[in-house]
Amino acid sequence: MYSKSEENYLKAIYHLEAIAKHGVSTNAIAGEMETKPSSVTDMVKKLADKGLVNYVKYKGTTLTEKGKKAALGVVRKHRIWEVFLLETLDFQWDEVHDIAEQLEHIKSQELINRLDKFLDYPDYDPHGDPIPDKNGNIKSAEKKLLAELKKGNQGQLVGVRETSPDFLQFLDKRSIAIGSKIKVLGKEFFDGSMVIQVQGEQFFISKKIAENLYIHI
Amino acid sequence: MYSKSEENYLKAIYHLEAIAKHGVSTNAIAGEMETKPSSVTDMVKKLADKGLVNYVKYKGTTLTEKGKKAALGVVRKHRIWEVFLLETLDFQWDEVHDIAEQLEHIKSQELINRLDKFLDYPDYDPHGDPIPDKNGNIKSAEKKLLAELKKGNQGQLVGVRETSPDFLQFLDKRSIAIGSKIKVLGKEFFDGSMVIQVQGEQFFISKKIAENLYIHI
DNA sequence: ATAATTTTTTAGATAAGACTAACTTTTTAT
DNA sequence: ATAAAAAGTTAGTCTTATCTAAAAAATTAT
Ligand SMILES: [Mn+2]
Ligand SMILES: [Mn+2]
Ligand SMILES: [Mn+2]
Ligand SMILES: [Mn+2]
Repeated sequence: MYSKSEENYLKAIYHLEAIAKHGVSTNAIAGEMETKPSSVTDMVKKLADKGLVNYVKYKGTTLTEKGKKAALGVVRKHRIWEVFLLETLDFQWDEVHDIAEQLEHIKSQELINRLDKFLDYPDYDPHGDPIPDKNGNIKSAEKKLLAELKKGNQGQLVGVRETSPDFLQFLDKRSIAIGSKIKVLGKEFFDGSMVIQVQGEQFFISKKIAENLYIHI
Repeated sequence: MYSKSEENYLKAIYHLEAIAKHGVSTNAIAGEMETKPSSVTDMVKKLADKGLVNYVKYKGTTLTEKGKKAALGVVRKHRIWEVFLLETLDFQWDEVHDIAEQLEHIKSQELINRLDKFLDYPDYDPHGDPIPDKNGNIKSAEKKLLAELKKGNQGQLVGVRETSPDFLQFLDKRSIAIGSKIKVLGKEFFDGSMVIQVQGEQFFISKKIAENLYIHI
């Protein structure tokens, strides 16, 4: 249906739309895709020709319904493959992303639906991100960034924003995982750093760390 | 490491080498790859530059040790994925080839080794073809084409040469599967057609069918 | 041994996707 | 309001992998 490159762009735009208020900027897409802005301009024009995005020169890009559906299809594949790699093949949660990045482009609806069934229809991927169903429906649980919590608040880790091996291994070293109960023991107003308690142990974490952990209260 | 296209060429040359006595012809590769001979000439030159094939203008192409190792790596991936699709996801043996054709290009040694382990190190794929191990070692069982057998001979079906859905479904309809005991009840000298017995039932089959079934006596 | 046929290669063109450099538009700073 | 900076686009180039048409080499037939 769509090329690997087109799919990666659609996915990038989908992710960026969640944070951008208006259209997604060309530079933002270039950053996400690790390409040059000129390459992005070429591609969004092509995607616009195919009816996948609305692109207004100098203004920005948004997904059309068709584009969003296509993006959700790729996201679904990516996350289901991540579950497979972790659950079935015993990969670590910091190893699954790069391989899923390739597997998400395999062309076969039947394959992904059977995999979904084999895994017993998982709702979330190993990083706590929700898996869209066949029709693109996605359940978005209410969650907050740990950085938004105040001293004394507590909740459960339900997701991570960053999925880089460096960050995930940082968490592994401290036995912080999806499902962990986290309590904010202290918060520094100056730099947003925190002292948190996880399973009896206390850790000092920077604001940057706290901004990449999703908590359900 | 190598591009998808390069991998497909290497695999095609590997398969053709098994039947060709000398070098593999440009036209043969074009036929296997469903491309034009001019495209093949370009590619084999590129593969020769990379030390993957020996290419002599107008004479033919053969894999180098390096090329053979690379080809065996792709074949290993293809066949392991086929086993996974059949065993784990319950696909039919005529459905697995096309999907494995894509999956064989996923770049990750770790992935294929873990999949191999998960499947408990299968020796053969669903079509009876042997799966090379990590080091490219392949156990080639002695087998004959059914077409080579004489009246009265019998043996077990251990593989199929063709893997097209049409052919595999033809076998399914007659309940002929890997492992079936087949006896040659009669053979026509004129056209090589046969009457065979499989699990009590008798079938008339053309020479073309008999030439695509591998038998172990 | 020549001629005809087939196979293979070369030359030149095209499409996708990426890049650099130059130019234009928009945004920010003064 | 104007100038400077940043963001975005255009034009032209490159690589990979294809193709068609024409030319060359090898094979087969006479
Ligand atoms: Mn990807
Ligand atoms: Mn994930
Ligand atoms: Mn392939
Ligand atoms: Mn097979």
